[in-house]
Amino acid sequence: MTSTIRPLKKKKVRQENEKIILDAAEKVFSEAGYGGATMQLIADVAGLPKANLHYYFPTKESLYRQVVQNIFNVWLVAAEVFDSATGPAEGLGAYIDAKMEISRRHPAGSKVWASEVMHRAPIIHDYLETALVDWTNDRIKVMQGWVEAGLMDPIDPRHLLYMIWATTQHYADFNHQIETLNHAQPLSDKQWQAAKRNIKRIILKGIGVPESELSRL
Amino acid sequence: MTSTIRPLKKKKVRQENEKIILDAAEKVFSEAGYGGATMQLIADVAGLPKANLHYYFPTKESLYRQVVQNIFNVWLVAAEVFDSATGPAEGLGAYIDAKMEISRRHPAGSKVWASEVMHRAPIIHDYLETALVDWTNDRIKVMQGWVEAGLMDPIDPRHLLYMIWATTQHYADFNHQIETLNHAQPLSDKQWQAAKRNIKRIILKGIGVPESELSRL
DNA sequence: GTCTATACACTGATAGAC
DNA sequence: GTCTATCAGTGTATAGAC
Repeated sequence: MTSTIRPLKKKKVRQENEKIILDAAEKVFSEAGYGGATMQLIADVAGLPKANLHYYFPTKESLYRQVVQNIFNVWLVAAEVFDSATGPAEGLGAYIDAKMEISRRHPAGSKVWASEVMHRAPIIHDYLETALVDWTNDRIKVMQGWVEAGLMDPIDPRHLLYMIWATTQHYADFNHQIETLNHAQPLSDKQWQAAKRNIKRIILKGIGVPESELSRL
Repeated sequence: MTSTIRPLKKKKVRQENEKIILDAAEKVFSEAGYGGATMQLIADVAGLPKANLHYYFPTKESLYRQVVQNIFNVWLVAAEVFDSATGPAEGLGAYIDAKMEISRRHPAGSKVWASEVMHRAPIIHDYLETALVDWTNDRIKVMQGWVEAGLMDPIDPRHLLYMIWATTQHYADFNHQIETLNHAQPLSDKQWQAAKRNIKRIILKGIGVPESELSRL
């Protein structure tokens, strides 16, 4: 009896503790960078002894790697709205909304990702070369199709994609600068809505979506 | 005699060594982050003993602060093209070109700045609150004037500015990702030109600059 | 102004009692 | 699975000879 229950119990404890540690690690890594973060500080934030971290994650690097992989998955899931669209106004509009929502809800994750890429992705280099390259090439083909169908101007989809990534993630990665320029206040609900509306309008109009489709942003 | 020459000589030595150290520090800080960078590594890159660094810059933080301040000055100088313009096509076009050129020539500086802001600007917090706030508010007024003169659509200049910052700096801060998506190659001259053209076209058309003015980008 | 040697604090990681 | 005690290595910074 106990032999069938105990393992489940133990697995649940492990799952919960890993979640607590990963949340604390994401926060600390985003605030201090990889080199500036210490296992001691992550342990304090998680409310656990430092040795426990090494029990669940053998090394600092393995813990960090898990944090980055989790963030990568959030990006991928959010990108699914891109696919079920019939054209740029719908597809890119929904994609921008989804990415802005992530920037608002998970700025720490976005910062860890940005920091990792800025330092030439020493830990998740393989992810960039496989998953990201494949995903990007697929979306570029979709946008190329929209160009050929006359749904948008003949611009280079690659630079459009970079612009969307850069702008949406800027609201997470540079949130401190944005708050400083907003009278030291976080953006309100209305300001986030305005940000989304302005971004979508400029980009969609900029690639040739007719004004009639812009009114319902 | 010697009393008037010696001091000049010494000052020149100091100036040269500080320049060597600052260049090495910018490179190391951008690649490893503040916490990940070590005085030993900076000394190795500069080709000097570690103790010499502490002679010219008493602490690691003082050296870092100087690096960030230097970058800030580069931004400010580059922004001057914004001012002598008569409208958005000319002013924003030149500003985007200038910022893209910085991203191309000084990616390390842009990365140090990004990293500093991402970590809530612990070192140059005062700069954000004074110089950056003032500069930003001035440019917003200029753009607001363009809106009222009917030279561009009634969009919020603040979000337009963030979009320009985000997109142009993305080509520096995320250059590793961009290179990975470019068959592991740095962007060529032609690709940089194409990037500038695409960005300027999308943004300027997006804010309502007539097609007739876009053709000469 | 330069450089070697070193002080002192803190880091990631582990051993071993519970 | 938890936690205290501790080790070996490395970091910033400095003292002092040259």
